[in-house]
Amino acid sequence: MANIQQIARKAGVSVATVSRVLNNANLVTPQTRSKVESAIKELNYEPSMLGRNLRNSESRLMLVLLPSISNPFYNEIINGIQNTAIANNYNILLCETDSKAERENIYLNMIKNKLADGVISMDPTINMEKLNELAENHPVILCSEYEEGGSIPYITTDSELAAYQAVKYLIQLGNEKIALINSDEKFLYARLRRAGYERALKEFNLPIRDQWIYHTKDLEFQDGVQAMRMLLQLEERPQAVFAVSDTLAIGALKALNSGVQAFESIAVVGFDNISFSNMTNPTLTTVSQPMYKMGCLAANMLMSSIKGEKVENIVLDHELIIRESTMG
Amino acid sequence: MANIQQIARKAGVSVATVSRVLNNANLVTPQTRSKVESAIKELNYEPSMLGRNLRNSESRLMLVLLPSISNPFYNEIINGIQNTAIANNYNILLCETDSKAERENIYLNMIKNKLADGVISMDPTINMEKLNELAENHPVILCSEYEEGGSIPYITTDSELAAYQAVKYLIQLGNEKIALINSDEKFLYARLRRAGYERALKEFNLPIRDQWIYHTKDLEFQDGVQAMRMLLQLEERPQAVFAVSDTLAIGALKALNSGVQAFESIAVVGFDNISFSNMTNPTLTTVSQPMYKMGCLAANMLMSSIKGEKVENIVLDHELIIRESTMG
DNA sequence: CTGAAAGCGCTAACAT
DNA sequence: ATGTTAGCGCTTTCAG
Repeated sequence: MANIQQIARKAGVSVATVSRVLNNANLVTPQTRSKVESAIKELNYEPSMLGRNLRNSESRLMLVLLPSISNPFYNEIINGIQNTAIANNYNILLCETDSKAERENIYLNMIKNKLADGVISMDPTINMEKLNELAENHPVILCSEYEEGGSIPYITTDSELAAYQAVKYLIQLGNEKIALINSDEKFLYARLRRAGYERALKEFNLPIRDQWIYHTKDLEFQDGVQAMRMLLQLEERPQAVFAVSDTLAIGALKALNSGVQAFESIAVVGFDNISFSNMTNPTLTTVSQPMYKMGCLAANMLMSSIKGEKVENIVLDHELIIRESTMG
Repeated sequence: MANIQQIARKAGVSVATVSRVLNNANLVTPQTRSKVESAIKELNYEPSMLGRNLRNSESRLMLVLLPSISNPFYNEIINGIQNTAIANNYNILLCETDSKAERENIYLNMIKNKLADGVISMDPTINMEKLNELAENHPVILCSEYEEGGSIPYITTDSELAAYQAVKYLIQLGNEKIALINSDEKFLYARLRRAGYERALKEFNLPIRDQWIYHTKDLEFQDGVQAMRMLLQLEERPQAVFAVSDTLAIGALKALNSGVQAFESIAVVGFDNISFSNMTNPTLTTVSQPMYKMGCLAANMLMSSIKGEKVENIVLDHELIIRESTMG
């Protein structure tokens, strides 16, 4: 592998000039430029990012933290981040924390170690104390999950409103007994979606029953299956279910399909509009967030932050996608 | 941000000693070590990977190329790669090519630029010519998709055999008219799975009908839906379907569910055992590959290759997982 | 417009 | 056991 010195020697110029050509500085004569360019071609030279990065003290890498890569909710967001990053000469380091503090530490250290220039966290389980500390000296953006009243810039959607609208839709369909399949309420989004659920019920003077609110351990399909099974065993069965994620909702559909059959149909609404939600039987009514856009904007926010600019929080719009699971 | 010099000064030692402490060289007295360690703590020092990487001329990053992050087939493989990488002080740069040559180039350049130490490619659409050229001077491993008779080390499973066994199973269930939903046969796995399909049919003297072999454009759910719709429109309908991926098979199930109803049931077998395959209605019979293990081993192969060791190809075992979609 | 030279932060001979 | 020093490959002042 040739280095910049060898190019300089071959082209009969100084390394500074080679560097200028490499970086498209416009203060190089066309002649010198072409001399350098042919030397580069001849020696098959590729500039080393290692040297450049040290010199510029940047890695042009952004860390993207998420709890699990297998949650399809994150796919489109990641796409958005990645495309935006690449367009700006950045790359992303996708990191799964598995919701483990140990992993999280490794990754956050990569920022301190200058292996990455900043971080976009989509991990609701992240230790906010540590993240806040990191954010004092390094660029950090929260995407989707955020901290109420915190100081780290975030981009998100209005979970409370979306949940409110979803449940209101179920009510307007004629349902009065509406269950909530929620995840752990240690997560902000879970608290917000519950709040939206309750707001809708209250508005229509419907009872909020503890037994209709089920908390799952995780966000896997299987958790949704289990939740629905429990709800079906109640003496007073709900007529409709709002699940705070599509994976849970799809699990609920599964339990409805296989566990019981041919009785009063139970409407189901999910949240996220993952691609599989359109492949289930019945297809799933769900809340869609502009995930790709969210990813793009999150990346932009991070790059601004890296440049030292101040960035504002963003709240994006959502949309209720009506499909078969609420069609009776 | 403190650097190694400041630590050295603060601790009253040389930078070399600090470096030794950092790298756990055991030729440092406990006393000096603790002096250094307290200086590190006091100044809140974190060693810069930028300097270390340049010095060691390594990035400790491995590139992982895949066509699309939203294909759930890759999830467990990536998990395996990532866990193995982290355990060995590596990190992974997950790169989606979107099957675009332009993207591919950017990523392969990252290797030449020393931004990554090697690459694991899982992208069937990759330009093998370029990859081979890269492999002459850089560590490259193929995972899942490989090149027959090529010189790049690979890890994979026996697609032909797996397909043969899956189709044989359908035959033994009493099916005689068996369709194949294949992807583009420019991909090796597609050719191999077709070969296995044909071998099984031939062995049982069953006809191979062109109209029962459908080629999809992509591997999305929607391609499977479309394929199944076509097959259902045939005068002579197949009794069973083997799809070369779960996403296609799930699309096929969808078409069976919604398009037609209450007639002779059509058995469906998929390939990959993605997590959704257990959530469909009916659940999907499919071929399971040890994806996590494949990822771990691929990472190990790459690390060996980076060390300059010779690595052998690996062919892992698969397994047919029987579920409801073939239960009549 | 181009070159000389310093230096980014670190590791590893080599010397003591 | 510890220190001195060169240098990884690059960019960027500063001179000319």
